[in-house]
Amino acid sequence: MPAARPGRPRSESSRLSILVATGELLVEQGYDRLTLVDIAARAGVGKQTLYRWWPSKASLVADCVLENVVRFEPVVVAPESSALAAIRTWLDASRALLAQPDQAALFRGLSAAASSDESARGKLAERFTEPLIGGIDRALQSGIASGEIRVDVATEPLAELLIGAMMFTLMRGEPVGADWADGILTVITRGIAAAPAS
Amino acid sequence: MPAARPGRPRSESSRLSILVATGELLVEQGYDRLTLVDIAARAGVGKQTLYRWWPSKASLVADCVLENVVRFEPVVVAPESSALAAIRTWLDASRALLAQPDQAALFRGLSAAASSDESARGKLAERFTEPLIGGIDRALQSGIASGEIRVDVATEPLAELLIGAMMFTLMRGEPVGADWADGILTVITRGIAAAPAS
Amino acid sequence: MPAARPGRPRSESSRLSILVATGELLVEQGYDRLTLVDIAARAGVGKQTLYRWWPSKASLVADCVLENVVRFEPVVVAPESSALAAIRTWLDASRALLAQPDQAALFRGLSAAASSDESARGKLAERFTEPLIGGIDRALQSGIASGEIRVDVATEPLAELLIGAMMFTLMRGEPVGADWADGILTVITRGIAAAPAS
Amino acid sequence: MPAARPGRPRSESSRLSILVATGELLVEQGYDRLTLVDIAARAGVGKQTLYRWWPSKASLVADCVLENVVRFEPVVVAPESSALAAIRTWLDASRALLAQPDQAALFRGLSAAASSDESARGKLAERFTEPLIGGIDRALQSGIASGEIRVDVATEPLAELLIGAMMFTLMRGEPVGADWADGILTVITRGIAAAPAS
DNA sequence: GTGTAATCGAGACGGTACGTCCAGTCTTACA
DNA sequence: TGTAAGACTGGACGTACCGTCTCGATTACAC
Repeated sequence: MPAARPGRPRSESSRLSILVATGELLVEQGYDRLTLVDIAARAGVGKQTLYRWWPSKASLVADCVLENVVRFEPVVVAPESSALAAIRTWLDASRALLAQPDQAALFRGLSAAASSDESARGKLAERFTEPLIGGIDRALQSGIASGEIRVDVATEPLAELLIGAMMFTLMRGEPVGADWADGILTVITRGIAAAPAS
Repeated sequence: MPAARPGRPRSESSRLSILVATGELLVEQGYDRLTLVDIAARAGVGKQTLYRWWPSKASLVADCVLENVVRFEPVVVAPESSALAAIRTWLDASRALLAQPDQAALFRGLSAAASSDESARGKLAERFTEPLIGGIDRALQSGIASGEIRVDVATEPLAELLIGAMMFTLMRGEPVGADWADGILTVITRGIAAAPAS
Repeated sequence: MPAARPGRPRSESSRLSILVATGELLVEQGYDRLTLVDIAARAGVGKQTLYRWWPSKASLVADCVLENVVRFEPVVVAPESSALAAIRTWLDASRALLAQPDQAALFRGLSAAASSDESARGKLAERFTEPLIGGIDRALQSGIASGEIRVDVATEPLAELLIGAMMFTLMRGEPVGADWADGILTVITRGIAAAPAS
Repeated sequence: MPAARPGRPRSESSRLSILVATGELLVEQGYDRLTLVDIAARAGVGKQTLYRWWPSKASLVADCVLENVVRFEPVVVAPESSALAAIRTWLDASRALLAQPDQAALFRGLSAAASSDESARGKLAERFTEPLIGGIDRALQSGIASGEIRVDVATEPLAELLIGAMMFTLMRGEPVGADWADGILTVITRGIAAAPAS
């Protein structure tokens, strides 16, 4: 039992309206034009309430994007019948996410927060990167077990390639077509060498 | 002949000291703590001189990193005998670059500038991404011609995977071992599928 | 009888500790640096308890200084044998009061409270200025009756001069010697004109 | 010669509009409700320009009231034919000043600034109190020389009484009639004792 | 005893102002 | 004209208080 602290309890409605306002302004103006004053004003909240619960803009943005606004659950490799199909599913879902301007803007904001703040980097790793790597790893293991995946494939480099491709695409900002996942998946699946190494 | 304009000519020494000061401060303090006043002070230069030649902080940082301070030339796929060796050379050079804290900091600054400024994004594309993609393309073509590379490999997805992996590694901030390039290259070369598709 | 209301009665100990804490902090930090949060903290009291009983900082300070902490009672013209001696007694007592740094600080706080708040001004008038003027008036009347004081002396200007001299001295902040009362009293008693007007 | 410093010189128009805005807002809202943000906004000036030249609100108010807005010059004892007439002139001028709500408000602001700030206290002393005491002293000396004033009258107590009476009247806030100066002057001139001490 | 009602300490709330910092522009004198 | 210096407007930052508002816990009196 959390042994109810004395004093007025934290307002859940304020917390929510702050996260919503942050998400809206992040989409409208981007990370660097985002102001805590604006967030507080739109959320109908005192500035101090922001600083009481979040140490920095980056931390607030990370919480906003990771916890409450974007839904990343689908972006996880599900243990499906085929490991390659699981990866393709994730690539398609990522493309669909990035194709929505709002979601892309939020993700870009998260990326900017992570690159300028240690705690945001930690949250990004904990709630996005690591689960994703875990999912990739499970998919690989099941694929290896079923004979679909080469036995000597390492998780780490594959994850770096996949997540990196997604982030690079996001950062480029240019829209990608439906064949984006195809191209990635083809390289990943078959490699580029003409003859398989013995 | 450039028809010498009237008035005092632009001071080359000021231009250089500005770029040097920008690079130093970028390494010391990171992109967001970098201020133009500090740059001007360290360069022994008036603030106006900055604004006369660069429209914004992001643009100055982009110029500094791309033109004058970091040497990116080795980070280009050279037309060597083997296309795969060329890619491995680039991967190793990238790892060596990121392993130097100063160079990594500069690159991170460039990345931050690009994500918040259109013109910096343009410079990054023009002077880094596009040449790199061009180099990869040339390497692939020569590899295809020599029978080393599968004939149906597309440049774009491969470039996204390679550059993405490099940027993701940079963003993670964790040091990578000498086997980083090995893992990447293995996946890229042979793919992950157990049996090559016919 | 006030027909005791239901509910928990007001805590006398809280009231006292608030007044004591206010006085201490007023002496230590001065009126403008005085904060209600600090008072509440030092008094071991909730902030609401302050606002329940006092409408404002100024009002609290006025009550603190006038009612409970400083003792102004001696600073009243006593009906002694000589009116001039009574005034001298008051002047000496005032000087002694102002010579104590704590008491001077409290009085300065009261003055600041009065100049920024209507109710504090009222309390100052009711509990300090008016009784003092009344005492001066009684002293004058008895002096006139005994032939000691000129019959046509008005109370009001004399009070303004005496209280004003005291407040001005307080505001100057410079310590005054034992002859301060002498100088004042000499002017007040004999005037400055060389020959008395007929 | 002050050896013109490099850089853009201080803007005289900003300085003036700041002082004017301060005076207006002081009259309209009083010292405690006066905000530096409001001053800057009304003066059409950046907040930093205030902080660049004045260390605090109190200092700005003191400068505003003493230097540029209220005219205190007439409130000085002029070396006239009669010392008593000079004092009466000053008393009347003071009454007239306090009778103007704007001027009274400014003076109250100055008083509040002085009571909460060391530097404002210094300015008040240097530019108001000391000149005034000097004027009173000169008047007394000339009166003594002409036989109008008793030879043993001290300047200090008289100045304390006069300035104190004025400040006390200001602080009381109640309007004073034309006979205010009469009452003060009568006490000051003839004293209150029935028979002059030998 | 058991309500009932006002108190208490605690502390979060919406706000306002603070004093600092920086961006980007401007105005000097000098080169 | 270019330059170093530095003042300018404007506005975000993070902090400090104000005065209000919940909480759970605590007293008293009335029943």
